[in-house]
Amino acid sequence: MFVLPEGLLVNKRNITEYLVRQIVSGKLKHNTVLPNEISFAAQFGVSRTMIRDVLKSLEGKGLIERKTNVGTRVRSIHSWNLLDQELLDWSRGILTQSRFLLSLMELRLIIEPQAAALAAVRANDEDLLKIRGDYARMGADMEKDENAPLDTEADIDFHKSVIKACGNLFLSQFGGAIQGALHHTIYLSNKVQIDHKASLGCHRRVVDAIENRDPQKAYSAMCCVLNNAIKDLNLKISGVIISEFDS
Amino acid sequence: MFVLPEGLLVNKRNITEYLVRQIVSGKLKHNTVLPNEISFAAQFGVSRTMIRDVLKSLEGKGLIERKTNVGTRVRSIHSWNLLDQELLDWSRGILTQSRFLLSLMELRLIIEPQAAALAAVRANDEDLLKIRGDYARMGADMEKDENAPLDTEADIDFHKSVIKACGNLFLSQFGGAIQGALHHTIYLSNKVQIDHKASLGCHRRVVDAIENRDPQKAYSAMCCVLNNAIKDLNLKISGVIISEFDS
DNA sequence: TATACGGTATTTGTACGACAAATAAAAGCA
DNA sequence: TGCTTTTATTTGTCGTACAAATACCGTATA
Repeated sequence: MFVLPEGLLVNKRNITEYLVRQIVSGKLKHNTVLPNEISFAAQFGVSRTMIRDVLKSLEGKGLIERKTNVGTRVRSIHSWNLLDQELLDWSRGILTQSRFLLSLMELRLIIEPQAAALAAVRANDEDLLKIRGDYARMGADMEKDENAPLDTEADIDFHKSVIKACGNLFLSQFGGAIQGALHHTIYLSNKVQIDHKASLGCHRRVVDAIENRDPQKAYSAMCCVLNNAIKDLNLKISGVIISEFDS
Repeated sequence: MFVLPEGLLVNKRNITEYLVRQIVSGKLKHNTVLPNEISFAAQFGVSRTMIRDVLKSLEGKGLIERKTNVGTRVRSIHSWNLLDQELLDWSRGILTQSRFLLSLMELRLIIEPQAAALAAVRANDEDLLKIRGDYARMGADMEKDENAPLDTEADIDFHKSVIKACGNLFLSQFGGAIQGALHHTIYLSNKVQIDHKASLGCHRRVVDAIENRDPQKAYSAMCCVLNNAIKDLNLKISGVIISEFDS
Protein backbone atom coordinates (compact mmCIF):
# COMPACT_ATOMS: atom_id res chain seq x y z
CA MET A 1 0.00 0.00 0.00
CA PHE A 2 2.63 2.48 1.11
CA VAL A 3 5.95 1.69 -0.43
CA LEU A 4 8.85 4.03 -1.00
CA PRO A 5 9.94 4.59 -4.59
CA GLU A 6 12.54 2.08 -5.74
CA GLY A 7 16.07 2.67 -4.62
CA LEU A 8 15.31 4.86 -1.64
CA LEU A 9 16.70 4.00 1.76
CA VAL A 10 14.01 3.44 4.32
CA ASN A 11 14.81 6.24 6.71
CA LYS A 12 12.98 9.05 8.39
CA ARG A 13 13.75 11.66 5.81
CA ASN A 14 12.64 9.59 2.87
CA ILE A 15 9.46 8.40 4.53
CA THR A 16 8.59 11.96 5.49
CA GLU A 17 9.22 13.28 2.03
CA TYR A 18 7.28 10.43 0.48
CA LEU A 19 4.22 11.07 2.62
CA VAL A 20 4.39 14.81 2.10
CA ARG A 21 4.44 14.28 -1.62
CA GLN A 22 1.52 11.88 -1.45
CA ILE A 23 -0.52 14.48 0.36
CA VAL A 24 0.56 17.55 -1.55
CA SER A 25 0.10 15.84 -4.90
CA GLY A 26 -3.43 14.93 -3.94
CA LYS A 27 -2.96 11.16 -3.97
CA LEU A 28 -3.91 11.20 -0.31
CA LYS A 29 -7.01 13.33 -0.29
CA HIS A 30 -8.49 15.62 2.32
CA ASN A 31 -10.00 13.64 5.22
CA THR A 32 -8.35 10.41 4.26
CA VAL A 33 -7.58 8.42 7.39
CA LEU A 34 -4.11 6.92 7.44
CA PRO A 35 -3.45 3.45 8.90
CA ASN A 36 -2.90 3.31 12.63
CA GLU A 37 0.66 3.78 13.78
CA ILE A 38 1.46 0.14 14.37
CA SER A 39 0.42 -1.18 10.99
CA PHE A 40 1.73 1.96 9.32
CA ALA A 41 5.15 1.38 10.83
CA ALA A 42 4.97 -2.25 9.75
CA GLN A 43 4.24 -1.27 6.15
CA PHE A 44 7.46 0.69 6.01
CA GLY A 45 9.33 -1.81 8.12
CA VAL A 46 10.23 0.69 10.82
CA SER A 47 9.41 1.15 14.47
CA ARG A 48 6.37 2.92 15.80
CA THR A 49 8.70 5.48 17.34
CA MET A 50 9.95 6.50 13.94
CA ILE A 51 6.60 6.66 12.25
CA ARG A 52 5.40 8.81 15.14
CA ASP A 53 8.34 11.13 14.56
CA VAL A 54 7.40 11.43 10.92
CA LEU A 55 3.75 12.05 11.66
CA LYS A 56 4.65 14.64 14.26
CA SER A 57 6.59 16.46 11.64
CA LEU A 58 3.70 16.42 9.19
CA GLU A 59 1.40 17.54 11.96
CA GLY A 60 3.63 20.53 12.62
CA LYS A 61 3.33 21.56 8.99
CA GLY A 62 -0.44 21.41 9.16
CA LEU A 63 -0.69 18.49 6.76
CA ILE A 64 -2.38 16.06 9.12
CA GLU A 65 -4.43 16.03 12.27
CA ARG A 66 -4.37 13.33 14.92
CA LYS A 67 -6.99 12.29 17.43
CA THR A 68 -7.18 9.48 19.91
CA ASN A 69 -9.25 6.60 18.64
CA VAL A 70 -9.88 8.40 15.38
CA GLY A 71 -6.47 8.17 13.86
CA THR A 72 -4.47 10.38 11.61
CA ARG A 73 -6.31 12.21 8.91
CA VAL A 74 -5.23 14.45 6.09
CA ARG A 75 -6.18 18.09 6.50
CA SER A 76 -7.37 20.37 3.74
CA ILE A 77 -4.98 22.53 1.79
CA HIS A 78 -6.12 25.61 3.68
CA SER A 79 -4.43 24.29 6.78
CA TRP A 80 -1.08 23.58 5.19
CA ASN A 81 1.85 25.86 6.05
CA LEU A 82 2.57 26.51 2.41
CA LEU A 83 5.41 28.90 3.15
CA ASP A 84 7.32 26.45 5.31
CA GLN A 85 10.77 25.98 3.87
CA GLU A 86 11.01 22.26 4.57
CA LEU A 87 7.55 21.62 3.20
CA LEU A 88 8.44 23.43 0.00
CA ASP A 89 11.65 21.46 -0.29
CA TRP A 90 9.87 18.17 0.13
CA SER A 91 7.21 19.23 -2.37
CA ARG A 92 9.60 20.33 -5.04
CA GLY A 93 8.20 19.73 -8.48
CA ILE A 94 4.69 19.08 -7.17
CA LEU A 95 3.38 22.39 -5.93
CA THR A 96 3.59 23.57 -9.47
CA GLN A 97 0.32 22.62 -10.99
CA SER A 98 -1.25 25.69 -12.49
CA ARG A 99 -3.27 26.41 -9.38
CA PHE A 100 -0.19 26.70 -7.20
CA LEU A 101 1.95 28.37 -9.76
CA LEU A 102 -0.67 31.01 -10.40
CA SER A 103 -1.02 31.79 -6.71
CA LEU A 104 2.70 31.83 -6.36
CA MET A 105 3.39 34.21 -9.22
CA GLU A 106 0.58 36.41 -8.03
CA LEU A 107 2.21 36.50 -4.62
CA ARG A 108 5.56 37.33 -6.13
CA LEU A 109 3.98 40.14 -8.11
CA ILE A 110 2.67 41.58 -4.86
CA ILE A 111 5.75 41.06 -2.74
CA GLU A 112 8.84 41.43 -4.83
CA PRO A 113 8.42 44.87 -6.38
CA GLN A 114 7.78 46.30 -2.92
CA ALA A 115 10.74 44.38 -1.57
CA ALA A 116 12.91 45.85 -4.30
CA ALA A 117 11.70 49.34 -3.46
CA LEU A 118 12.47 48.82 0.22
CA ALA A 119 15.85 47.34 -0.64
CA ALA A 120 16.69 50.46 -2.61
CA VAL A 121 16.35 52.39 0.62
CA ARG A 122 17.68 49.98 3.18
CA ALA A 123 20.28 47.73 1.57
CA ASN A 124 23.68 48.03 3.22
CA ASP A 125 27.00 47.63 1.44
CA GLU A 126 27.08 43.92 2.03
CA ASP A 127 23.61 43.49 0.56
CA LEU A 128 24.54 45.53 -2.49
CA LEU A 129 27.65 43.49 -3.07
CA LYS A 130 25.66 40.27 -2.80
CA ILE A 131 22.99 41.43 -5.24
CA ARG A 132 25.54 42.69 -7.73
CA GLY A 133 27.42 39.40 -7.45
CA ASP A 134 24.32 37.28 -8.01
CA TYR A 135 23.48 39.33 -11.06
CA ALA A 136 26.98 38.88 -12.48
CA ARG A 137 26.78 35.10 -12.03
CA MET A 138 23.38 35.00 -13.72
CA GLY A 139 24.63 36.22 -17.05
CA ALA A 140 28.17 34.85 -16.93
CA ASP A 141 27.43 32.07 -19.42
CA MET A 142 26.06 34.54 -21.88
CA GLU A 143 29.45 36.11 -22.37
CA LYS A 144 30.52 33.11 -24.40
CA ASP A 145 27.27 32.04 -25.96
CA GLU A 146 24.67 34.58 -27.00
CA ASN A 147 21.79 32.13 -26.43
CA ALA A 148 23.00 30.47 -23.26
CA PRO A 149 20.32 30.19 -20.56
CA LEU A 150 20.64 32.11 -17.33
CA ASP A 151 22.23 30.45 -14.32
CA THR A 152 19.24 29.19 -12.34
CA GLU A 153 20.86 29.08 -8.95
CA ALA A 154 22.22 32.58 -9.39
CA ASP A 155 18.78 33.76 -10.46
CA ILE A 156 17.24 32.30 -7.32
CA ASP A 157 19.97 33.78 -5.18
CA PHE A 158 19.38 37.15 -6.76
CA HIS A 159 15.73 37.24 -5.79
CA LYS A 160 16.46 35.96 -2.32
CA SER A 161 19.15 38.59 -1.85
CA VAL A 162 16.79 41.39 -2.81
CA ILE A 163 14.18 40.14 -0.39
CA LYS A 164 16.74 39.81 2.35
CA ALA A 165 18.02 43.31 1.69
CA CYS A 166 14.61 44.82 2.26
CA GLY A 167 15.09 44.18 5.96
CA ASN A 168 11.60 43.02 6.77
CA LEU A 169 11.50 40.02 9.09
CA PHE A 170 8.34 38.59 7.59
CA LEU A 171 9.10 39.13 3.94
CA SER A 172 12.21 36.99 4.35
CA GLN A 173 9.92 34.00 4.76
CA PHE A 174 9.22 34.07 1.04
CA GLY A 175 12.69 33.12 -0.04
CA GLY A 176 11.78 29.46 -0.12
CA ALA A 177 8.54 29.96 -2.00
CA ILE A 178 10.31 31.93 -4.65
CA GLN A 179 12.93 29.25 -4.92
CA GLY A 180 10.23 26.71 -5.69
CA ALA A 181 8.62 28.92 -8.29
CA LEU A 182 11.88 29.65 -10.01
CA HIS A 183 12.94 26.04 -10.15
CA HIS A 184 9.72 25.26 -11.91
CA THR A 185 10.18 28.16 -14.27
CA ILE A 186 13.51 26.76 -15.28
CA TYR A 187 12.04 23.32 -15.71
CA LEU A 188 9.50 24.71 -18.15
CA SER A 189 12.03 26.86 -19.90
CA ASN A 190 13.36 23.78 -21.66
CA LYS A 191 10.17 23.60 -23.64
CA VAL A 192 9.62 27.27 -24.18
CA GLN A 193 11.48 29.79 -26.22
CA ILE A 194 12.67 32.40 -23.78
CA ASP A 195 14.38 35.69 -24.43
CA HIS A 196 17.13 35.37 -21.84
CA LYS A 197 18.76 38.58 -22.91
CA ALA A 198 15.65 40.64 -22.24
CA SER A 199 15.23 39.00 -18.85
CA LEU A 200 18.81 39.77 -17.95
CA GLY A 201 18.27 43.38 -18.95
CA CYS A 202 15.37 43.74 -16.53
CA HIS A 203 17.44 42.25 -13.75
CA ARG A 204 20.13 44.72 -14.56
CA ARG A 205 17.70 47.59 -14.16
CA VAL A 206 16.76 46.28 -10.71
CA VAL A 207 20.38 46.18 -9.61
CA ASP A 208 21.07 49.66 -10.89
CA ALA A 209 17.98 51.13 -9.30
CA ILE A 210 18.80 49.62 -5.92
CA GLU A 211 22.38 50.85 -6.11
CA ASN A 212 21.14 54.30 -7.10
CA ARG A 213 18.72 54.27 -4.16
CA ASP A 214 15.74 54.77 -6.44
CA PRO A 215 12.79 52.83 -5.01
CA GLN A 216 10.34 53.73 -7.76
CA LYS A 217 12.63 52.46 -10.47
CA ALA A 218 13.50 49.36 -8.47
CA TYR A 219 9.81 48.68 -8.11
CA SER A 220 8.98 48.96 -11.78
CA ALA A 221 12.10 47.09 -12.89
CA MET A 222 11.14 44.19 -10.65
CA CYS A 223 7.64 44.26 -12.12
CA CYS A 224 9.29 43.93 -15.50
CA VAL A 225 11.30 40.90 -14.36
CA LEU A 226 8.22 39.19 -13.05
CA ASN A 227 6.04 39.98 -16.02
CA ASN A 228 8.70 38.46 -18.21
CA ALA A 229 8.62 35.31 -16.13
CA ILE A 230 4.86 35.19 -16.26
CA LYS A 231 4.91 35.56 -20.02
CA ASP A 232 7.46 32.78 -20.30
CA LEU A 233 5.32 30.51 -18.17
CA ASN A 234 2.37 31.32 -20.37
CA LEU A 235 0.31 32.14 -17.29
CA LYS A 236 -2.73 34.31 -17.30
CA ILE A 237 -2.47 36.40 -14.17
CA SER A 238 -5.49 38.48 -13.38
CA GLY A 239 -4.73 42.09 -14.15
CA VAL A 240 -6.17 43.15 -10.87
CA ILE A 241 -2.94 43.49 -9.00
CA ILE A 242 -2.34 47.14 -8.59
CA SER A 243 1.03 48.29 -9.74
CA GLU A 244 2.27 51.36 -11.45
CA PHE A 245 3.52 49.12 -14.15
CA ASP A 246 0.02 48.28 -15.25
CA SER A 247 -0.85 51.80 -16.20
CA MET B 1 16.43 26.90 35.91
CA PHE B 2 13.51 26.08 33.68
CA VAL B 3 10.27 26.24 35.58
CA LEU B 4 6.83 26.79 34.22
CA PRO B 5 4.98 29.90 35.39
CA GLU B 6 2.97 29.30 38.53
CA GLY B 7 -0.33 27.55 38.11
CA LEU B 8 0.38 25.90 34.80
CA LEU B 9 -0.07 22.19 34.41
CA VAL B 10 3.10 20.43 33.39
CA ASN B 11 2.04 19.08 30.03
CA LYS B 12 3.36 19.10 26.52
CA ARG B 13 1.44 22.13 25.38
CA ASN B 14 2.50 24.33 28.27
CA ILE B 15 6.13 23.28 28.11
CA THR B 16 6.20 23.96 24.39
CA GLU B 17 4.60 27.34 24.73
CA TYR B 18 6.90 28.23 27.61
CA LEU B 19 10.03 27.40 25.63
CA VAL B 20 8.79 29.15 22.53
CA ARG B 21 8.18 32.27 24.54
CA GLN B 22 11.61 32.06 26.15
CA ILE B 23 13.20 31.94 22.72
CA VAL B 24 11.01 34.46 20.94
CA SER B 25 11.26 36.95 23.77
CA GLY B 26 15.04 36.74 23.59
CA LYS B 27 15.58 35.29 27.07
CA LEU B 28 17.15 32.31 25.35
CA LYS B 29 19.53 33.90 22.92
CA HIS B 30 20.82 32.82 19.55
CA ASN B 31 23.31 29.94 19.86
CA THR B 32 22.40 29.17 23.45
CA VAL B 33 22.79 25.46 24.04
CA LEU B 34 19.91 23.91 25.95
CA PRO B 35 20.47 21.19 28.58
CA ASN B 36 20.69 17.65 27.27
CA GLU B 37 17.42 15.83 26.94
CA ILE B 38 17.71 13.76 30.09
CA SER B 39 18.40 16.57 32.52
CA PHE B 40 16.04 18.84 30.60
CA ALA B 41 13.25 16.34 31.06
CA ALA B 42 14.14 16.04 34.73
CA GLN B 43 13.91 19.80 35.23
CA PHE B 44 10.32 19.75 34.05
CA GLY B 45 9.59 16.43 35.72
CA VAL B 46 8.59 14.69 32.51
CA SER B 47 9.92 11.83 30.46
CA ARG B 48 12.60 12.14 27.83
CA THR B 49 10.03 11.06 25.27
CA MET B 50 7.92 14.08 25.99
CA ILE B 51 10.74 16.59 25.99
CA ARG B 52 11.84 15.13 22.68
CA ASP B 53 8.35 15.65 21.33
CA VAL B 54 8.47 19.26 22.41
CA LEU B 55 11.92 19.84 20.94
CA LYS B 56 10.87 18.18 17.71
CA SER B 57 8.05 20.65 17.48
CA LEU B 58 10.34 23.63 18.03
CA GLU B 59 12.75 22.19 15.51
CA GLY B 60 9.96 22.05 12.94
CA LYS B 61 9.28 25.74 13.45
CA GLY B 62 12.94 26.56 12.89
CA LEU B 63 13.52 27.74 16.46
CA ILE B 64 16.19 25.23 17.37
CA GLU B 65 18.70 22.96 15.74
CA ARG B 66 19.86 19.60 17.07
CA LYS B 67 23.06 17.70 16.52
CA THR B 68 24.45 14.54 17.98
CA ASN B 69 26.93 15.21 20.75
CA VAL B 70 26.47 18.95 20.38
CA GLY B 71 23.02 19.28 21.77
CA THR B 72 20.12 21.56 21.08
CA ARG B 73 20.90 25.13 20.25
CA VAL B 74 18.74 28.14 19.59
CA ARG B 75 18.74 29.34 15.98
CA SER B 76 18.75 32.96 14.89
CA ILE B 77 15.56 34.80 14.18
CA HIS B 78 16.14 34.54 10.45
CA SER B 79 15.49 30.83 10.62
CA TRP B 80 12.20 31.07 12.48
CA ASN B 81 8.99 30.31 10.60
CA LEU B 82 7.45 33.57 11.63
CA LEU B 83 4.26 32.99 9.67
CA ASP B 84 3.52 29.64 11.28
CA GLN B 85 0.09 29.80 12.89
CA GLU B 86 1.00 27.79 15.98
CA LEU B 87 4.18 29.74 16.52
CA LEU B 88 2.25 32.99 16.37
CA ASP B 89 -0.32 31.66 18.79
CA TRP B 90 2.32 30.60 21.27
CA SER B 91 4.11 33.94 20.91
CA ARG B 92 1.07 36.06 21.42
CA GLY B 93 1.91 39.30 23.17
CA ILE B 94 5.63 38.86 22.60
CA LEU B 95 6.22 39.32 18.89
CA THR B 96 5.08 42.84 19.37
CA GLN B 97 8.18 44.73 20.25
CA SER B 98 8.58 47.60 17.85
CA ARG B 99 10.86 45.65 15.59
CA PHE B 100 8.26 42.98 14.95
CA LEU B 101 5.33 45.31 14.88
CA LEU B 102 6.98 47.52 12.34
CA SER B 103 7.77 44.60 10.05
CA LEU B 104 4.28 43.29 10.53
CA MET B 105 2.49 46.50 9.70
CA GLU B 106 4.76 46.99 6.74
CA LEU B 107 3.81 43.52 5.55
CA ARG B 108 0.15 44.27 6.02
CA LEU B 109 0.53 47.46 4.03
CA ILE B 110 1.96 45.44 1.19
CA ILE B 111 -0.44 42.51 1.33
CA GLU B 112 -3.84 43.68 2.41
CA PRO B 113 -4.64 46.41 -0.12
CA GLN B 114 -3.80 43.99 -2.92
CA ALA B 115 -5.85 41.30 -1.25
CA ALA B 116 -8.79 43.67 -1.04
CA ALA B 117 -8.42 44.49 -4.73
CA LEU B 118 -8.37 40.82 -5.63
CA ALA B 119 -11.31 40.15 -3.35
CA ALA B 120 -13.30 42.79 -5.19
CA VAL B 121 -12.93 40.69 -8.32
CA ARG B 122 -13.08 37.18 -6.97
CA ALA B 123 -15.21 37.12 -3.83
CA ASN B 124 -18.22 34.81 -4.17
CA ASP B 125 -21.57 35.37 -2.49
CA GLU B 126 -20.54 33.49 0.60
CA ASP B 127 -17.42 35.59 0.98
CA LEU B 128 -19.37 38.81 0.56
CA LEU B 129 -21.88 37.75 3.20
CA LYS B 130 -19.08 36.91 5.60
CA ILE B 131 -17.30 40.22 5.08
CA ARG B 132 -20.50 42.19 5.44
CA GLY B 133 -21.35 40.28 8.60
CA ASP B 134 -17.95 40.85 10.17
CA TYR B 135 -18.25 44.53 9.44
CA ALA B 136 -21.67 44.71 11.05
CA ARG B 137 -20.38 43.01 14.20
CA MET B 138 -17.44 45.40 14.40
CA GLY B 139 -19.57 48.45 14.88
CA ALA B 140 -22.51 46.92 16.70
CA ASP B 141 -21.49 48.37 20.08
CA MET B 142 -21.29 51.83 18.63
CA GLU B 143 -25.02 51.89 18.03
CA LYS B 144 -25.61 52.34 21.73
CA ASP B 145 -22.51 54.24 22.76
CA GLU B 146 -20.92 56.78 20.45
CA ASN B 147 -17.45 56.17 21.89
CA ALA B 148 -17.57 52.43 22.28
CA PRO B 149 -14.48 50.63 20.95
CA LEU B 150 -14.71 48.34 17.96
CA ASP B 151 -15.23 44.64 18.49
CA THR B 152 -11.71 43.23 18.27
CA GLU B 153 -12.62 39.72 17.27
CA ALA B 154 -14.92 40.99 14.57
CA ASP B 155 -12.18 43.29 13.35
CA ILE B 156 -9.76 40.37 13.09
CA ASP B 157 -12.37 38.24 11.36
CA PHE B 158 -12.99 41.04 8.89
CA HIS B 159 -9.39 41.19 7.77
CA LYS B 160 -9.11 37.43 7.61
CA SER B 161 -12.29 37.22 5.55
CA VAL B 162 -11.00 39.71 3.01
CA ILE B 163 -7.76 37.81 2.68
CA LYS B 164 -9.60 34.55 2.31
CA ALA B 165 -11.89 36.04 -0.34
CA CYS B 166 -8.95 36.98 -2.53
CA GLY B 167 -8.58 33.32 -3.37
CA ASN B 168 -4.80 33.13 -3.28
CA LEU B 169 -3.48 30.01 -1.57
CA PHE B 170 -0.39 31.68 -0.23
CA LEU B 171 -1.90 34.92 0.93
CA SER B 172 -4.17 32.96 3.23
CA GLN B 173 -1.13 32.15 5.32
CA PHE B 174 -1.17 35.69 6.66
CA GLY B 175 -4.38 35.37 8.56
CA GLY B 176 -2.54 34.38 11.71
CA ALA B 177 0.04 37.12 11.45
CA ILE B 178 -2.63 39.72 11.11
CA GLN B 179 -4.45 38.30 14.07
CA GLY B 180 -1.34 38.82 16.16
CA ALA B 181 -0.88 42.36 14.97
CA LEU B 182 -4.47 43.29 15.62
CA HIS B 183 -4.52 41.83 19.09
CA HIS B 184 -1.59 44.01 19.93
CA THR B 185 -3.23 47.01 18.39
CA ILE B 186 -6.16 46.49 20.67
CA TYR B 187 -3.92 46.06 23.64
CA LEU B 188 -2.35 49.42 22.97
CA SER B 189 -5.65 51.08 22.22
CA ASN B 190 -6.37 51.19 25.92
CA LYS B 191 -3.64 53.75 26.32
CA VAL B 192 -4.20 55.67 23.15
CA GLN B 193 -6.99 57.89 22.05
CA ILE B 194 -8.40 56.34 18.92
CA ASP B 195 -11.01 57.65 16.57
CA HIS B 196 -13.07 54.49 16.28
CA LYS B 197 -15.66 56.14 14.14
CA ALA B 198 -13.16 57.13 11.46
CA SER B 199 -11.73 53.63 11.45
CA LEU B 200 -15.17 52.13 11.03
CA GLY B 201 -15.81 54.46 8.13
CA CYS B 202 -12.73 53.19 6.29
CA HIS B 203 -13.78 49.62 6.85
CA ARG B 204 -17.15 50.51 5.44
CA ARG B 205 -15.55 51.82 2.27
CA VAL B 206 -13.70 48.52 1.88
CA VAL B 207 -16.91 46.53 2.17
CA ASP B 208 -18.74 48.74 -0.29
CA ALA B 209 -15.91 48.66 -2.81
CA ILE B 210 -15.68 44.88 -2.72
CA GLU B 211 -19.43 44.52 -3.09
CA ASN B 212 -19.36 46.97 -6.00
CA ARG B 213 -16.53 45.00 -7.60
CA ASP B 214 -14.27 48.01 -7.64
CA PRO B 215 -10.69 46.85 -7.02
CA GLN B 216 -9.11 50.29 -7.14
CA LYS B 217 -11.43 51.64 -4.47
CA ALA B 218 -11.04 48.49 -2.37
CA TYR B 219 -7.31 48.94 -2.57
CA SER B 220 -7.26 52.53 -1.45
CA ALA B 221 -9.89 52.02 1.22
CA MET B 222 -7.80 49.25 2.73
CA CYS B 223 -4.77 51.53 2.66
CA CYS B 224 -6.85 53.98 4.64
CA VAL B 225 -7.74 51.37 7.23
CA LEU B 226 -4.11 50.39 7.67
CA ASN B 227 -2.80 53.93 7.80
CA ASN B 228 -5.29 54.62 10.54
CA ALA B 229 -4.00 51.65 12.49
CA ILE B 230 -0.42 52.75 11.98
CA LYS B 231 -1.26 56.23 13.20
CA ASP B 232 -2.97 54.78 16.26
CA LEU B 233 0.06 52.65 17.03
CA ASN B 234 2.23 55.71 16.67
CA LEU B 235 4.51 53.82 14.32
CA LYS B 236 6.80 55.42 11.84
CA ILE B 237 6.56 53.29 8.74
CA SER B 238 8.98 54.13 6.02
CA GLY B 239 7.17 55.93 3.24
CA VAL B 240 8.81 53.73 0.67
CA ILE B 241 5.99 51.31 0.18
CA ILE B 242 4.53 52.07 -3.15
CA SER B 243 0.81 52.61 -3.13
CA GLU B 244 -1.53 54.86 -4.96
CA PHE B 245 -2.56 56.16 -1.64
CA ASP B 246 0.79 57.81 -1.11
CA SER B 247 0.45 60.10 -4.06
C1' DT C 1 56.45 21.60 17.66
C1' DA C 2 52.89 20.39 14.78
C1' DT C 3 50.04 16.98 12.79
C1' DA C 4 47.70 12.77 12.23
C1' DC C 5 45.55 8.98 14.36
C1' DG C 6 42.65 6.54 17.58
C1' DG C 7 40.09 5.84 21.72
C1' DT C 8 36.58 7.68 24.95
C1' DA C 9 32.76 10.09 26.60
C1' DT C 10 28.72 12.63 25.60
C1' DT C 11 24.54 13.53 23.24
C1' DT C 12 20.97 12.74 20.06
C1' DG C 13 18.61 8.97 17.28
C1' DT C 14 16.03 4.57 17.04
C1' DA C 15 13.71 0.59 18.89
C1' DC C 16 10.69 -2.03 21.87
C1' DG C 17 7.29 -2.97 25.32
C1' DA C 18 3.92 -1.59 28.59
C1' DC C 19 0.38 1.14 30.24
C1' DA C 20 -2.64 5.60 30.36
C1' DA C 21 -6.10 8.47 28.34
C1' DA C 22 -9.44 9.59 25.13
C1' DT C 23 -13.28 8.42 22.49
C1' DA C 24 -16.07 6.09 18.86
C1' DA C 25 -18.91 2.27 18.60
C1' DA C 26 -21.54 -1.33 20.55
C1' DA C 27 -24.29 -3.25 24.17
C1' DG C 28 -27.46 -2.93 27.82
C1' DC C 29 -31.39 -0.96 29.96
C1' DA C 30 -35.54 1.82 31.26
C1' DT D 1 -36.76 5.23 21.45
C1' DG D 2 -33.38 7.55 24.20
C1' DC D 3 -30.04 7.31 27.72
C1' DT D 4 -26.20 5.03 30.19
C1' DT D 5 -22.58 1.74 30.52
C1' DT D 6 -19.23 -1.10 28.65
C1' DT D 7 -15.87 -2.34 25.27
C1' DA D 8 -12.48 -1.84 21.81
C1' DT D 9 -9.44 0.92 19.26
C1' DT D 10 -6.11 4.43 18.69
C1' DT D 11 -3.07 7.92 20.04
C1' DG D 12 -0.30 9.65 24.16
C1' DT D 13 3.26 8.92 27.69
C1' DC D 14 6.83 6.48 30.04
C1' DG D 15 11.14 3.76 30.89
C1' DT D 16 14.94 1.25 29.30
C1' DA D 17 18.32 -0.20 26.22
C1' DC D 18 21.24 0.26 22.53
C1' DA D 19 22.97 2.55 18.00
C1' DA D 20 25.18 6.32 15.69
C1' DA D 21 27.50 10.51 15.39
C1' DT D 22 31.00 13.46 16.94
C1' DA D 23 33.59 16.68 20.05
C1' DC D 24 37.38 16.06 23.02
C1' DC D 25 41.69 14.42 24.61
C1' DG D 26 45.81 11.75 24.73
C1' DT D 27 49.38 9.64 22.15
C1' DA D 28 52.49 8.61 18.62
C1' DT D 29 55.01 10.14 14.73
C1' DA D 30 57.32 13.11 11.27
